[in-house]
Amino acid sequence: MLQVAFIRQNVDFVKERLGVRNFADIGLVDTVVALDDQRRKLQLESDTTLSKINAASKEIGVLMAKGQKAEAEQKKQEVAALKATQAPIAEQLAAVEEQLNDTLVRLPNLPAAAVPPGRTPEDNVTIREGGRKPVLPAGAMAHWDLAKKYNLIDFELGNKITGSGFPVYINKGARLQRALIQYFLDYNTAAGYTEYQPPIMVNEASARGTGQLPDKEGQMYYVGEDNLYLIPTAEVPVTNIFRDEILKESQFPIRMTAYTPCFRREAGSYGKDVRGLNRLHQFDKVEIVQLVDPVRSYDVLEEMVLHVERLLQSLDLPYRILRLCGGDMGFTSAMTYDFEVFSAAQEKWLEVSSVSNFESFQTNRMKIRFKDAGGKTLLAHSLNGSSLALPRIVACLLENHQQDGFIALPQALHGYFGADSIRL
RNA sequence: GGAGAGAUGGCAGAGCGGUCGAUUGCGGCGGUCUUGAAAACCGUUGAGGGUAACACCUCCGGGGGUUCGAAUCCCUCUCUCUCCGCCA
Repeated sequence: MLQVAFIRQNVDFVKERLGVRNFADIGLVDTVVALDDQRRKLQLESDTTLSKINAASKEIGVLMAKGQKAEAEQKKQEVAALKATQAPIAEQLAAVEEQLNDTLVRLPNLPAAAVPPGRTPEDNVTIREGGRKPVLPAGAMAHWDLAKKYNLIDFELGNKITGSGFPVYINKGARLQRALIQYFLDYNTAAGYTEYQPPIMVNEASARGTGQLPDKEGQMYYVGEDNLYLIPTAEVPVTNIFRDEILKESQFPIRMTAYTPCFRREAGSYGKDVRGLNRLHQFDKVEIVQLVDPVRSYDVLEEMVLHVERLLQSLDLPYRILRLCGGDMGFTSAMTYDFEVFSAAQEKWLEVSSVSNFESFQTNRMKIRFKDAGGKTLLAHSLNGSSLALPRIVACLLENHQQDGFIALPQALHGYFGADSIRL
């Protein structure tokens, strides 16, 4: 969440930036300032009274020690009176603090200066494209038909076992999943990311830390019995590794990668976009996360973009990189690049990675800080990206590399999958 | 799941009703000494709110209570450890 002190000092700027993402409730900014004014006033009142209570209590101790009982009793009366005035102030203060916090968490992150204005995905800006679109053989199929033809993925079986959006991978389909996960992890660790295998359920504090709560409450699977959430992305457990920690500057940059299954309820999704692997309730993803010095975070963002781009290039898939417009960015992001690969048989672009700088939006919630050279405690910046999400990569690998009677996997995967193609 | 013990500053570990935000050791930082380093010695070293800066307030796992006063007593939740049970 945004820092109150920053909002107070930059009210107009904050409103202007929120406008870039077409945030509807800009009035919340004034609410925050008003609530914080109240908070300060009540805090001061409360502190002053508490100070008097503390002083009097100490005197009572001294008087008791001297055996001056009557005087001590007198003081007790005073304290009782002070406490009577303190109680309602404390109550109001707690209420105002809660309101302030509830308001703060409803404010999304401020888009960075380079974020293009706009409302819809059409307003996103294409930064560059790469790879080449293949010429498909006659009778080319969409990936769901290929998956059936080569017996790679059984969607109906998933329906039976669990429900729609939970596919079952079989034979070479399963092997391809495993190969991709291993390839992606190796690629990331070779670039200096430390591999983690985190829990795939998190508690409420972790879900709040990265901003899934309260913004995306209904999008996570929730296990009520134990009050835990199935993670929608490894970003949640991995970023929370450093929650409530004060780092040393020398620890930067902290680079982490993790493979996890991801669970998303996708409430409200429907239509042909959910066909095949396009949108699932459970899918596999390898994530990269960085915690960095604020002055470096935008350089790091570009590094991460290049990192993901090279990975896509190695898979020999046509891709494009978009800078998201204000209206299409996620709640917690200050700047996001989306990577899309071209699904040749469906003839459309599918998002396979999203790389974002959250600046201090997440770290402020998680209290991930560091000491700078001057000994000052500052918030770190957090970034993350998919490197990569599997299902749509698989969809494009199958579609784009299909040949007459077989599917030729790119060279990069041979060491992981085996050099043989997928064939009948 | 049952029984018991525990949770204190980066770490270890005192404190068990009154100048305790907290003894001490280690670690960190600064200094003296040294050609330099080590050792030794001296000093310093939690976080948040608040202030121009002080003052002042809050925090000893989370929440609640008792008391003029709680790290210290009581209740509750979470977690850790030991024993028993169960078990991939």
